[in-house]
Amino acid sequence: MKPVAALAREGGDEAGPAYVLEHQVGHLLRRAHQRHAAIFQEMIGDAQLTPLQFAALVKLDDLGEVSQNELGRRTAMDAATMQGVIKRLLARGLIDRKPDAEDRRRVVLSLTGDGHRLIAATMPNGLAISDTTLAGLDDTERRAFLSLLKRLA
Amino acid sequence: MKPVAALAREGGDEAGPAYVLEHQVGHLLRRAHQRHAAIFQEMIGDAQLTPLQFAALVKLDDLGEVSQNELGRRTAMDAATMQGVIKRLLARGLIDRKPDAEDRRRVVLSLTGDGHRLIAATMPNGLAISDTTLAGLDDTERRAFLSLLKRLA
DNA sequence: CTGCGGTTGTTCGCGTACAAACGAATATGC
DNA sequence: GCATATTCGTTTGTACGCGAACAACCGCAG
Repeated sequence: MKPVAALAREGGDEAGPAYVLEHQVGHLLRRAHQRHAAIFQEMIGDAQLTPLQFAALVKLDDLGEVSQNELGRRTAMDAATMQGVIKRLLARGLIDRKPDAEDRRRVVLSLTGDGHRLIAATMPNGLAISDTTLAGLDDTERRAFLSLLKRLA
Repeated sequence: MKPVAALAREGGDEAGPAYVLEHQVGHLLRRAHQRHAAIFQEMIGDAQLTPLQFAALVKLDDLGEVSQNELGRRTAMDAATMQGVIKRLLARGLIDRKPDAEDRRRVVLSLTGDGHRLIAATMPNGLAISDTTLAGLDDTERRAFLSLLKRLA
């Protein structure tokens, strides 16, 4: 069996292209992520809601009250990225912000009624989106893929 | 065996969280892509070179001369995204731009000497980056993962 | 040869994504 | 008790990523 590195290079033997873009993990991850984003936008059922905003709402629904940085860690978002996401969710009245009593640096976030309602309404779509993204694979393949992907993430 | 959909929900039976962020393909793809980007930045050997810029240079090296839109299609980039990438590569003197003789809408792109040299110097790093990204998996797993990922991309 | 659909490149606006630097506040070491 | 380190939230700057709209241009049907 040829080593995996040879697959990345491909070509007759040693000549030919040394680096085939289409075989690189990074490129494939990027394209798969792009495709997922497109599916998300089409199926989430709220034109304004983005994947990151949805992730933040889901985690907030799950945790109840958290600080901004904590929410960022739970959703794998940079603190600077959080800024923008939080700002837009606040503007739509989906979340609340209040200072923490014990730690004056902190800001406590929580869902508003509208936030709860939106999450309840869109969560089934979230599951459908994951399903559609994996549409090309059967159950065994999905399991294998997700398991390997988790180890890379 | 439990259906895959149940994995996405998890929890005792039907109660519990209906949507577990950490099990969703989209979230995992995003995190894997993030990690790859970090590895790329650290290992590519040129602080200014980004994954998309590298991809554009590789394809240009491969194809010789192409129009801007054509290069975009080959690298899975939006025409609007191409704008920025091309602009930065031009500013660094890595590529050339000249009008097409036959079709006056088109602009023909090609590598400069500096572009060729940079690609030659960084291509080995590109392969090392792919290798490091897949570091957690053995050869069989890598093969399986890449094969499944291609079907999703 | 003319009109009309499609392509090419461009700009604008919005939303990620992260490094870097900052002031304010808390935690830790001594 | 006080200096040092760390954390929290914020801003700035750069780079993707795409929808939408646009002018210029090509090709083809009628």
